[in-house]
Amino acid sequence: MTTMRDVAAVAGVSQKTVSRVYNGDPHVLPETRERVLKVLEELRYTPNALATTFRAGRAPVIGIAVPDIVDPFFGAIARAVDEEAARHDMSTLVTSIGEDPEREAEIVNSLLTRSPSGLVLASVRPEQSYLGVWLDKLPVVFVDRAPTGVVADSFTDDDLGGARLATADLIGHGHRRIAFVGDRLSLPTTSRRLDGYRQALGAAGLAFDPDLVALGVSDRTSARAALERLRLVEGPPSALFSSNGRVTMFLWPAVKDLPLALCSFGDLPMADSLTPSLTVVDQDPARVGLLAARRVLDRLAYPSRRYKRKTVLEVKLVERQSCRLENW
Amino acid sequence: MTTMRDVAAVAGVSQKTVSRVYNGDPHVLPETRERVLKVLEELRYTPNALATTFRAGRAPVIGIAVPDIVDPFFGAIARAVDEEAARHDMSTLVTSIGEDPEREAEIVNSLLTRSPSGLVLASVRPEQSYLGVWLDKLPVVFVDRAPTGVVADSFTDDDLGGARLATADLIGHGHRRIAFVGDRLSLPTTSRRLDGYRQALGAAGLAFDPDLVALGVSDRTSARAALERLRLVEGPPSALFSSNGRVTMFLWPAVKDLPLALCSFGDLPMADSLTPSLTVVDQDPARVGLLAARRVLDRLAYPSRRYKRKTVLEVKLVERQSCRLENW
DNA sequence: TTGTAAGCGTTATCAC
DNA sequence: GTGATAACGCTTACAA
Repeated sequence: MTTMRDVAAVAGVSQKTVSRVYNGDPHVLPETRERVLKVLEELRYTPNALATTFRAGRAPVIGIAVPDIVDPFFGAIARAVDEEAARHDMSTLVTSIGEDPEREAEIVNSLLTRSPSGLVLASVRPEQSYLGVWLDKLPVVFVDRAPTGVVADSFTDDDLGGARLATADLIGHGHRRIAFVGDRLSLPTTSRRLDGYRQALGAAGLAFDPDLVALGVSDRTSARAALERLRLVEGPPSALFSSNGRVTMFLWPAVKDLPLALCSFGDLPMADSLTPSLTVVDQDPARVGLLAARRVLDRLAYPSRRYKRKTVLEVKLVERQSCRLENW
Repeated sequence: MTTMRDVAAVAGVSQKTVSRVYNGDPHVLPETRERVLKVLEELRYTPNALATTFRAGRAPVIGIAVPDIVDPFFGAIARAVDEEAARHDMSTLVTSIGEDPEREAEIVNSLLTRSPSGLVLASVRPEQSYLGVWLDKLPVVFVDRAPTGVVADSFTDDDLGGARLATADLIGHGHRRIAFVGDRLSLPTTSRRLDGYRQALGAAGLAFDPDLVALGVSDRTSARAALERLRLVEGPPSALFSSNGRVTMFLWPAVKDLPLALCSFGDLPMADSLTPSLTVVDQDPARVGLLAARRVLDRLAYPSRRYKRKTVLEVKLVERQSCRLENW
């Protein structure tokens, strides 16, 4: 690789002058610039990004840590961050945390070790105090799930409102016994969606029945078990509210042939082409990712500016067939 | 941040000794080591990864470039690479190329600029000579699609065999007019799958009819258009062979209600829970990613060893309902 | 306008 | 066994 030194030697100027020319510093005589540019060209100079990064103290990179990059929801967030980052000559360091809260700190810390310029995080932990001092060193933006125990920017969906919408819709279709199916209440999304569900029940004058709350769904097996338990409840549910797309995916194979209405918080890749087609609360992960990336970039560009910490994005109900199975 | 200098000053040794201790160099007196270790601890020394990286000349990072990280197929590859990389204290720089061949060179080059230690690439171009000199500088491993115009490692699926399997299966279910639906023949996967399809037809004594080849499917609209054209062909198809999962996703909404058998090369997230359930040629993207990552790491660890360039992974047919609609 | 010198934090060389 | 010293390639003072 040719360095600035090499160019300087050939052009008969100092290394610094090459640096000036390359970086567009105006304090260079046109003729000098001309000469240096020519040599730059001839020698196919490419800056050593590692050196620049070292000097700058941070990499032109945005770190992304999400539970699972294979989940299209998080994939869409990652992709949007990547696209916005690319527009600013940045790359993205992506990593999947998995669902084990214990491992998150280690994984994210190892990401932070690489000195990214910013971090976009969808945490699987109930709180994120492990981030500690990092929060002062680089912009950290939470997506999908707001932080607990630390202060940082977040872009989340309206879990409360969305859950109310979905539940109210099922109620509107005549359901009176509606189950809530979810994964872990330690996730803010799940707990807030449960709150929204309860609010909608209350608003309709329906009692909240703890027996109709099924948690711990993390795969098809647990989904099936949850369903079986629910069906044995006295006054079994005629409808399900699934708290996220992942849960819905696990639930679907078992639910689709049952006379159970279903509404999912979170879209699925082929939701509209399932049989029956799936009614969902539609989120916009690409938008979340875009906004998060922009916030990171804004904070880098204007470190002293003040920003709104919590941004909650509207969600909308996309009504399809699965909420209408009123033939229990 | 405390540096080796700081530690050296406190411990009363030279910086180099601190380096030796930290890196486990045996040529240090036990007592010196003891003292340094203590200070290392007290000052909570953490190495500046940027400096190490700069010194090393390459980042402890594996670059991943795929058409679209949101596609679960490529997401699974990326995740597997990430997991294997993490086991070796490496991170992954992930980027989505998109479907435009023109942009690939720029995007991948910008990734390479960051000096990753290796690159895992699923190219959207018909040839990859733009990689040029990079191929001598870091291990580049192609996934899903073998390289053209350059020599590099690749881990691909058995496109030919899989397409034969799928086509033969449809033939076995009595279909005689089988259409091939795909995206771009410039992709080696698509062209080889077309070859396999033709081979299976030939083996069964069926004529190849160019009218039954529908290409250019890149979204739902083009999928619908392709379908409509196919249905107008003289002697219309009673079955479709879809050349990849993405094409199948676009095709599905229009196909599912038609009396058309369908077999897809490539699994979909809920293939078994669609109605009808989808017969697929099952690939194993996680395995592809794992093998690719390992190859990168192997080449880094043993630069002079020789490796098998092309690895073709077996695929298997997962027969479900969609291939059995014999009621045209 | 241009150049010199120093420094980022680490590792490699080579004396001692 | 240990420690000066240099080097990686770039940018930031500061001089000239």
